[in-house]
This record gives sequence, C-alpha cells and structure tokens, in this order.
Amino acid sequence: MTTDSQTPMSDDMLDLISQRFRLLADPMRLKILHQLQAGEKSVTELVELTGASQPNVSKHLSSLKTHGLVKRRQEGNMAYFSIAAPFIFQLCDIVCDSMRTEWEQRSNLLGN
Amino acid sequence: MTTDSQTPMSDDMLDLISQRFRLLADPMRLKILHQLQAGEKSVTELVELTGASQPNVSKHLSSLKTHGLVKRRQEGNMAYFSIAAPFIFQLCDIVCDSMRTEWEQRSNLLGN
DNA sequence: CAGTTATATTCCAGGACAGGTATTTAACGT
DNA sequence: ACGTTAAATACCTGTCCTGGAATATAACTG
Repeated sequence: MTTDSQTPMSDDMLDLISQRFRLLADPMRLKILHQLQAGEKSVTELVELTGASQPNVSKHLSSLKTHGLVKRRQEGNMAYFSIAAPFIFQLCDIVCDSMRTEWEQRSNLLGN
Repeated sequence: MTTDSQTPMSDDMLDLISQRFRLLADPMRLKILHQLQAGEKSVTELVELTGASQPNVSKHLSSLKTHGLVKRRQEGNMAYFSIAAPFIFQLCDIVCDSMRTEWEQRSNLLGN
C-alpha cells in the first residue's frame, strides 16, 4: 500500500508522521538505535558504547520506548532494550542511499 | 546496498542522517511536500493550499531546497517548486504503514 | 538493615527552530 | 518612473528539546 497523493492529508496525520521523523532526527538516538541493531543491550552497555551520560541514555530510551521503537526487558537489577520496529532501518537505508547517490552525482560533476 | 550493522557509524554520518530526518520532522514541511507530490507549484499556490503565511512557506521551501529535497524554477515574476528527491515519499509510506500495522495490532487487542 | 549497583526522574540552562510582522528585492504592467 | 504583485529576507519572540547535575527509585549483596 502506498500513500495517496490525491486526497489532502489531515493535519493530525501530518503531526503523527512528523513526530515519528522527529524521533529519528537526533544523532544520539540514531547512535543508540544503531547499537541496538546488533542486538539487545543493557543501559550500561549503551552508555559505554555511545559515550553519553547514563541519564541521557535513559531519557532517550524512554522516549524511544514511548513511541514503540524499542522494547524493554527487565532482568534483576538491569534493563535490557531491543529494537521493536525494524522498519526504522529501512528508513535509514533509504536516507543513506540517497546521500550516496547525491555524492556520486557531485563527484561526477567535479571529475568529468 | 544496505547499512552495515557491524561497523560503528561515524558521528559525522549520524549528524547528516539526523539532519535529513529533521527536515521531515515538521508538519508544515510535510504538508508542502505532500502538495508538491501532485506536481510543481508556485509559492502563492502553496500558500493557499497550506494556509500558512507567505514568508513561512518561503522559508520552508528555502531549507528544503538547501538540502536538495525540492528544486526551484523561476518563470517571470514567480517561482515554481517541485520535488527533487522522490525517496522522501518512500520514507513517508514506510512510516504510514508502520502506524497502520500498530493500530491494527491495538484494535485486535481490544476487539478479540 | 546498610551499602552498592543499575536505572529512572527531576530540575535547570542553553541552543535550535518555527511562526509572525515588517521590510526588501525582483519582475511585471502602465 | 511608478505602482503592483511575487517572493525572499531580517528581526523578534515563544517554544520545544537536548544535555548536564543532582536526586530518587529499585534490586541486589553481605
């Protein structure tokens, strides 16, 4: 299924979509998600891997969880987080590909 | 080609990707892009279609153009804008689909 | 129970950004 | 040249949001 380009999109829908994108519009959150792509991680692990402060990581994880992008599993003392919405990597792939093609076009303009 | 989940992503790359997402993380910009999906539009047309002020629309178009998402064509007195990066609609489609499936899951939980 | 470790939360300060108003620039018609 | 229309820019303000520091909560250990 694809988005209809004819019917105008409701403002509520636009808000929801932009909300989703805003969640991905932060380098630290992307970093966390990228680390989680390799598999489930505890908060402490993510703190070490990202170099961010523990409260900062916890806060980002909280918002990611609220919006359903990650899920949380508690085990004893610690909390393990993992990806709940694999589609985000499709999004990142599309963005990365678009940047690659742009760079290629630019280098072609310069090189030839 | 797909994003490598093994090698850590550089901070610069994460910044660039998040920048792209941030461009889509605004309802008004999404509205403008959605209108442009139907075809090239002048600034005045976009002002009418979106209900935003003219300076506001111009500013959004400016940032969209700077990041290569739209292109500008001048004709006499007026400026026509059109989509330069169709991949953004892939992104929106993926997000919309993800929201649809979430809602279906929720309604299933409630209904059954 | 006291101490320690892991995580979450609160509070605050600084920066980024969207929208409004006013103004400017540019191109057209008379 | 003047007036008008289209678009862009400058400036300001309020708001959102990120990150840091301190604190709170929760679970384990002895």
